[in-house]
Amino acid sequence: MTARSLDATLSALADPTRRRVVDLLRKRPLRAGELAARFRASPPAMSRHLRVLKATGLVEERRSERDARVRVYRLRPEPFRDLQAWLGEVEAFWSDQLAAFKAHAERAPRGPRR
Amino acid sequence: MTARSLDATLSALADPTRRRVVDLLRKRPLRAGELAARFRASPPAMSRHLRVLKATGLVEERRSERDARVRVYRLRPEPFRDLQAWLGEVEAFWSDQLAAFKAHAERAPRGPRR
DNA sequence: AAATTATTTAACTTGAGGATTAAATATATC
DNA sequence: GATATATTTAATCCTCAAGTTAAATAATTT
Repeated sequence: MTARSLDATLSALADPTRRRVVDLLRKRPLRAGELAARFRASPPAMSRHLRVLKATGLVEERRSERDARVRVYRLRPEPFRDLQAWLGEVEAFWSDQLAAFKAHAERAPRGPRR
Repeated sequence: MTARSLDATLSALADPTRRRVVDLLRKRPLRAGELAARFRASPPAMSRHLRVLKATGLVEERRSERDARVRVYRLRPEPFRDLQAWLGEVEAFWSDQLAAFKAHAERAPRGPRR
C-alpha cells in the first residue's frame, strides 16, 4: 500500500503549486477552499492538484464533521518516507565512493609523489 | 551554486529513465553510450536525458582522457542533499504533529474517559 | 423548498516534455 | 586524408499535464 511508485510521488512533487500545498499542510490540515485562496489558483485547478496528491498518497482527504461540504486535507507520511529511503540508497554511493578513494589512497605508496 | 531549484531536481527525477540512470551511476561513472545501451534508448534520447540531469547538477560530464569522443557521466551530491533537506523540513511536520498530539493528551483529564 | 456555499467534474485549449530520424560535430583509426 | 565511431543538435510529431469556464453535486442556511 505504501508502494505508490516513486514515479508518481516525484512527479506530484515536481509541480511547484503542489509543493507549496505540501509546505502549507506541514503546519496544519487545511480545507480545499483555503488552499485555493492562498495562492491564486482557481478552485477547479486546486481540486485537480489535490486529486493528484491524494492519488499518490501524499495527502488524505476527510469531510469536516461540522460541515460536510468542506473537505479537509492533511499530509500522509508514507510516500515521503519512501522517497527518503530511495535517497538514502543513492547517498550510499558517496560513502562508497569515499571508501574507494580511501582504498586507493592506501594502496598508493607513501612518501612524496613523483 | 548548489541552489538549483528543487523544481528542476524533482522533475528531472520524476522521469523513470532518468531515475534508472541515476541508479546505474550509483555504482560507477558510465559513458553516454553505455547508458544508452543498457535500456534501449536511442542515443539522441539518452543524450537529452543526460542534458537534463546535467542542467540540474545531478550529474556531471567529463571527457575521457584516452578518447575525447566519449563523455563520462557521474553523480553529483548537491541536488540530492537539497532534496533531502526539504524532506527533512517536511518530516518535521510529523514530529510536530506528534508533539501536538501529546500536548493534547496531557491537556485531557486523567482517569477513564467518558 | 429556495437560495447560497464548497467543491468537484466535464469539455476544451494550450504548452511542454519525450521519442524519432536525419544531419552535424568532433575525434580517432587506417 | 578518408572512413569510422561517439555523441549531440535539429526538426518534427505526439502525448499528456495544467489551466479555464461552465455545469453538476451535495450540503447548509434561511
